[in-house]
Amino acid sequence: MTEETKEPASERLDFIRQIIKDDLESGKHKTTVTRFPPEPNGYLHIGHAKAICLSFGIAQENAATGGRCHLRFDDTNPAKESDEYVRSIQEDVRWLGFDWGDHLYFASNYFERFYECAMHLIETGKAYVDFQSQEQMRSTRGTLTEPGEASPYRDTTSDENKALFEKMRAGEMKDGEAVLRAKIDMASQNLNMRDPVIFRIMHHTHHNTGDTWCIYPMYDFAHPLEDAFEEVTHSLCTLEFEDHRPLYDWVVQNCPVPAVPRQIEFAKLNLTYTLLSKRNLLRLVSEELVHGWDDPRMPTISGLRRRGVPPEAIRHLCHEVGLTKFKSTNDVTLLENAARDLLNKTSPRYMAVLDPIKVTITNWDETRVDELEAVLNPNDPDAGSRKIPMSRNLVIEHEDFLDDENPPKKFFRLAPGTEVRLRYSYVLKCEEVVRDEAGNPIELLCTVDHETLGKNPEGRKVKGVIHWVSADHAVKAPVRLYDRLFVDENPSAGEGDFVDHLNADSLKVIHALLEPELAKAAVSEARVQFERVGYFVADRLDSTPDHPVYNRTVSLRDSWGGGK
RNA sequence: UGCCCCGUGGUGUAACGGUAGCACAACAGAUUUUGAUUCUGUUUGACAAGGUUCGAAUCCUUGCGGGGUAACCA
Repeated sequence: MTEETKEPASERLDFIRQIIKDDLESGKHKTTVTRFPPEPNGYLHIGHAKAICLSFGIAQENAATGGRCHLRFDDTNPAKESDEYVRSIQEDVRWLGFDWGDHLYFASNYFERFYECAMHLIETGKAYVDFQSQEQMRSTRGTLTEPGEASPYRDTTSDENKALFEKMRAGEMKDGEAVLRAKIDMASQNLNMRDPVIFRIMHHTHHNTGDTWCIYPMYDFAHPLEDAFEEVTHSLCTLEFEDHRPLYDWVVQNCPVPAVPRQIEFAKLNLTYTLLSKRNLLRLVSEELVHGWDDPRMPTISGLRRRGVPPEAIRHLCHEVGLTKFKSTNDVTLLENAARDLLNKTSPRYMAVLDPIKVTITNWDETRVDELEAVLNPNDPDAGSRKIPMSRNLVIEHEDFLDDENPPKKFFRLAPGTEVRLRYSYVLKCEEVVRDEAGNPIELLCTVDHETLGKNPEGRKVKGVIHWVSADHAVKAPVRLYDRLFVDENPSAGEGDFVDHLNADSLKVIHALLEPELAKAAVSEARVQFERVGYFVADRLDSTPDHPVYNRTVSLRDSWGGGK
């Protein structure tokens, strides 16, 4: 799908791609098989996008040798998982631009095989049924500096263990009554190796297998087996699993599996002003601090989508941030910039006035309406143009008018007595300010220089350009102005609750006046630029050309300090 | 406190023992019917101390700093 451009051969590889390259060159593997293994217990967010771009990206890069990436749902804990999440995850991965072909898997489809592997461990004396309570197990696990003590059930014979494990499966025991533990080393300096639990009893309906099982495998047992069953070659995960790798390898070595996958860890994505933990995102949704998982303020894939961020921009960001084992925090402006960059190249431009003030052109005939020609995208000649109606009655942006007879030198917009260019139209001069009783300007009486359409005025320079809409033709539409959800760079730092760091102004709904063509363009997910304001997207659920609703994706860069 | 991982400008990320480069940010200028875009330029960096070496960001040692780790979560 990506057309391979002639890279200057020295395209540098990140440490994971280097390992893969070495494995291919040494003949250890003929191709590479990766996987993206989400638990269906929440929506995907931009942090997952990094993992998706990595694992699916590697598969694409190795397509010539049959490289592939599996989408596998790691659904081993029925208490937290649901089909809603299974559905949304698939939609999000596809939207991001990736394809798993026939390789869609569920851990729950391996339940019988997990059971067989557990039986194998029991038969080889490497697993036992433990009846200690959770508290007892915790207290006998030892501490960071002291070894643990053996369970009194550690030396049960393998025949007895087999019978007990069968009883567990048969539903003859209650939740928590017993667990199956791997028999490894209670004195290991790696606490994960101190006889970890590998199966627990949970009488809970599973979204996929219903009530056929009442015992479920733990991640540390299931995950390496899933990878091995699918003959994954490189199992890429985040740093917090580093300490689990010895256990991962132990499981692979001690169970009958067809392949030996290798786990490699990398640092997950962090962004300033952004929360990226499923638990906290779930809280935002369930406490209704936002309007659902796809609220455009959410860092979820579906939220970013609704916000108008193109998938290409997300992929670009994931490439930009690099891949290391260093736990870093990237600036959100990187994401905003990735969106701006792409949108600048692709978005048609229109005019909309968000906060209008009335302008009457006193030297323009009451009945005269001109159709002005305006290009849709100055960066894309093929985009064509649109027509904009111009009449005697206009609106301009309130902040483009400065109520001061002597505006500062660097102010290029409209003020009493000054001139400004109406974009795609004439040069406008403010002749008089009409005020309400409190003295606030409510209308500007202006004139245009009829000689200035498409050309500069003679003998003077007009530096400023402002956007405008014909009041007689404008379409009123709700526009949602989104801003960062949090005011703190690191919302989860410190003692307090992250909720205390929410930005009270993260959403402002206003009613803007759109040029007619902008209303017509408001089909679901159409991405446009409001000239001089920002990039917007027609809301994918709420917008139609008859009832336009626009969401602000990101504002334009504004290097003028004197603005708002 | 044990074990594991990580330390390169403001933020990230390269250089696989040989001139510390790139992106973003910041700043300055040019162009501009978007104060956008585009273009040009500038500023800013090796956690510390030892060692190996003709030569160390890179290899070794120690220290310092940050993170992870003691669910029947993933």
